Amino acid sequence: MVSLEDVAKHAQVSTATVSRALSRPEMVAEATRERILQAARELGYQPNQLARSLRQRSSRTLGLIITDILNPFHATLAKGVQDAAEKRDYTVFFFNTDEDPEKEKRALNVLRGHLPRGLLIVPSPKARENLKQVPKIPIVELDRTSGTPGVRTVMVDNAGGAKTAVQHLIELGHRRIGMIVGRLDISTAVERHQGYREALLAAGIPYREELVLPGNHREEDGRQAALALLSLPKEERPTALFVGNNEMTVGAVLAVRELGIRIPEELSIVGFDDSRWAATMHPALTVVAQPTYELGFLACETLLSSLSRGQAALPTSIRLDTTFIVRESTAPPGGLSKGLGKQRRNRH
Amino acid sequence: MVSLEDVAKHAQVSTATVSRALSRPEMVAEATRERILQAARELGYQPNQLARSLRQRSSRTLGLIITDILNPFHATLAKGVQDAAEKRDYTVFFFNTDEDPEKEKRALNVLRGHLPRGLLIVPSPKARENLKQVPKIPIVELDRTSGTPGVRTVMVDNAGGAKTAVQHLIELGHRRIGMIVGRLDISTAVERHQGYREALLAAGIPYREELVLPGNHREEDGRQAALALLSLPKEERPTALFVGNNEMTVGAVLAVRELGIRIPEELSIVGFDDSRWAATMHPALTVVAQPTYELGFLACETLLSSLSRGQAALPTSIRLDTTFIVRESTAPPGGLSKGLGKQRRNRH
DNA sequence: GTAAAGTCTGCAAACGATTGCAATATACGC
DNA sequence: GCGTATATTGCAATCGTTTGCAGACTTTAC
Repeated sequence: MVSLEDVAKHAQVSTATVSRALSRPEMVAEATRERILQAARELGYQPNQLARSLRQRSSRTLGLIITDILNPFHATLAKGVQDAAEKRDYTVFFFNTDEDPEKEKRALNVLRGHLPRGLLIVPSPKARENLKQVPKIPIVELDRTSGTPGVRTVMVDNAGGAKTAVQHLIELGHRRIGMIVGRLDISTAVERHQGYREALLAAGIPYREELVLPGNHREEDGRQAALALLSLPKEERPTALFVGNNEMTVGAVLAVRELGIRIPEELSIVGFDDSRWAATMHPALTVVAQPTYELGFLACETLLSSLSRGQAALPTSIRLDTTFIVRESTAPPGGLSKGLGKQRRNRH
Repeated sequence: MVSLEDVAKHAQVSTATVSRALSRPEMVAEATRERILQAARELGYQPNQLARSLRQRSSRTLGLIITDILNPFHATLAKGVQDAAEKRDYTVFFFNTDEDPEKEKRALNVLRGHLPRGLLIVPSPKARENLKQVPKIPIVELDRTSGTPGVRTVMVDNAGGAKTAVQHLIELGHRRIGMIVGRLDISTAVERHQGYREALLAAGIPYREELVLPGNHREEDGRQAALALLSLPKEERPTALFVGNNEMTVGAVLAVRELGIRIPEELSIVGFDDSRWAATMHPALTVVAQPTYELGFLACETLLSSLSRGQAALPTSIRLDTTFIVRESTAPPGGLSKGLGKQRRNRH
């Protein structure tokens, strides 16, 4: 490894001057600088980030913790973050927790040792506790919130998105609308559930507990929940299903197929979060789409600009709108399918 | 940040002893060690990895460079790598190149500054050149190879997998089999193309250049290529399509739908690489499945064990078998669909 | 021509860990 | 009881940067 000192010798100056030539060019004379840059180039010098960060007591890195990289939603989130970070010359340390608080804890500890300048996290259910261990670096929570005081959040309007979806079902004439909700110790699930209730309330439809089933956000959970809901006696059985995340929606659709129930003639389905799968399956799925990439990108920019004081501080908490996309999986209870491709933008 | 020195003061010993108590416990007297560990716990001490790595001139980190995190194949690869690394207490620095050699170059440079102990890379087309810049750390290429001498590779048997797929089509009676091949400066595409040719050759079917179209691995490329192939005059038009990667397969299927061509009655399709989409679309897609997670996991283990000399050195180059999964998207040229769910394991 | 101001450069001390070597204390052998 | 081996501990150098301070030299002002 070629070091500052090697470059210094080669250019016949001190290491201090080399350092300055590289990071504060205006402090060194034109001629000297040229000579130094030349030498650095010749030797293929690459600064040692470890030494630099050690000395400066902070590194140009960020931590990113997500819960499931195999979920395209999270992969997209990660790409948004990475792109935003790269644009500002930050490197991101990337961890995957599989929703496991223990893994999250380990990730946080490892991260600490690398002195990241900030942290982006999709918090696990126990994040609030885990985050206490972390020294006070700027944190942005994305997609959901752990409720930790003082951290910024970047999320979508979950309640609004859910409400629109359920309203759509109600307008089509559905009265028995089931929901597969997700874990109620995760804020997104709570908020989507809230939206579901609001829509029912607004339409004067009583909330029925037995139509709302929790799930652990995995495909298999969605499948089980859908099987349970759809094996209720005919008059109790929901005529429409609202599913709280993309993976569970896949499971629900598979369950429906297993049971030989036709979509949308016998059952309408709306999912939360769009995906290629949802758009191209048959019948194409009506969904509440999220600006996923933007969510990640914006979260990272928020963090970054809260680091450099020069920038005007962005708001503490950001909510992005969802987009409701009507496709082919929803129709009136007994009836005909509606036209496709209609989009509606939510406000909150 | 609480440092070794803080712990040392608190436990009334020197920093040297604290360091040893933590990393070489057997060198420190029982009682002293206890006292130190206690102090460390009380203060919430977390070692500064930067300082440690600087001193040891190497860090417990790996670099991972993939080309497209949004592609589930690559996301799965990354998860395999991460899991393997975590098991051995390594942290991975993660980069995404979007197949862009410039981004790859930048990633490599950033990586250098962090002194990773090894590098895992899905090489971009220009990787061979970029890798020259990198000091000689152990490198494992995964999924494809750049041809750089001296690096290990972990890949699947692309030629064998492709050959099986095309043989299957031939057995069904197809004679005009098109291929959407991918970029020929990427080894996987070359090998899959090779397998395609071999299968034709073995069956005495002449290779027809006009039935083989390149694509840039994206969905849209697959769509364009399929549109081109399928708008050939009736007698020239392929009756079956073999598509070289998952994203292009999606595009091809969408193109087929646009044209109103029925699968498999009017056109058989086989894709390389399985996915949820392929398994659940209608009709379910016949594919050459890859052991993706294992590919990543194994690549990382290979790298790690080449680092610790104690381990028996694993072979330089690993090939994993693909699995051919017959589903519903293939049938005889004019005819009836075959049974589904049949699997066949390849050998090479 | 001299003092003051300004430019450029180098010295040396950090940052927080690891580690070769030496010092001290203790145990052991005879 | 003395010499030697062994077990613990501390000293201080080191990794590759950055940066406060001071010195050397040049320019400017009067």
